[in-house]
Amino acid sequence: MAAGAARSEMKPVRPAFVPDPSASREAMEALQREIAAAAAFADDFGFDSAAVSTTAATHTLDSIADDRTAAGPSHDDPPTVVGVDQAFLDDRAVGAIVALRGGEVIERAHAVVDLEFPYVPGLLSFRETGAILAAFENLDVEPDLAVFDGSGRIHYREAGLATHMGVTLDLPAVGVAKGLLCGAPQGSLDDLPEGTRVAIAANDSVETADDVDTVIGYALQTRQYDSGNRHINPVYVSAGHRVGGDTAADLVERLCDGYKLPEPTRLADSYADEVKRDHSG
DNA sequence: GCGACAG
DNA sequence: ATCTTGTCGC
Repeated sequence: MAAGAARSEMKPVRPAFVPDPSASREAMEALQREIAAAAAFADDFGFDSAAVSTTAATHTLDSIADDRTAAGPSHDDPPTVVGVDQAFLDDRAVGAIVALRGGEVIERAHAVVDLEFPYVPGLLSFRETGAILAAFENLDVEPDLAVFDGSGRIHYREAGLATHMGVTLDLPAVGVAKGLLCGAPQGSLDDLPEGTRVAIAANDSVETADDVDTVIGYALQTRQYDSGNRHINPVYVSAGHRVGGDTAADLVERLCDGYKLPEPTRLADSYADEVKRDHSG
């Protein structure tokens, strides 16, 4: 390796799971079943979820003293969380990633690739993954967690975008969607108070679920008006990979900073627009 | 047959 | 997702 070039470009750990937009629909669905089988819908990450936040950690005098006397490695660095989002221009897709550590943006990476597949509900990853994986290859930092714009386990074959990407990169991942793809909310979603979460159970449209009672995600009311006529809709949070459903909701809640969407997602969103503008002329 | 359907 | 001004209500 060249001196001074210590890049850690993130590449697929499971190349066989990289979506092939030219595959048949049957092959795509078969791949999704494999991915769901390989996915871990339980916590398996090496950071403290309580250290995830939108603001820089406040160091107490005690913790500073602890740091100085601790024998082991310092755990000062908050987890690195990346927000991933997409935008489109003509027949090209923009993949945008913003990396945050303790509320600070530490890196941004993007890629622009030609679109090869249309939007088909349930097959979103076959449309958007090319740009996302290309953007990850341009990312230097090693993320601890990725927040994707779309579903994870809330999917017909429990293999939504967040799950597909998480498994392919073997990266802890959660999905945050603005709409519900499938599943049955276990309660009313109308005008919920801020902080409320309603479980989304599998239903007949979730082909891979054994029980119809399996919780595949949550409707999470990340923000709500205190009063008035209008109200805000919840977001739909689900496990992507190596994160359990309730932990996914906890993490998303911690990552929201007064807005409906988590901060990494909002920043990736505006970064994608920025890239899009630069590629328009 | 009809409706539903992440981005 | 995207095309887009003003507008209603926090």
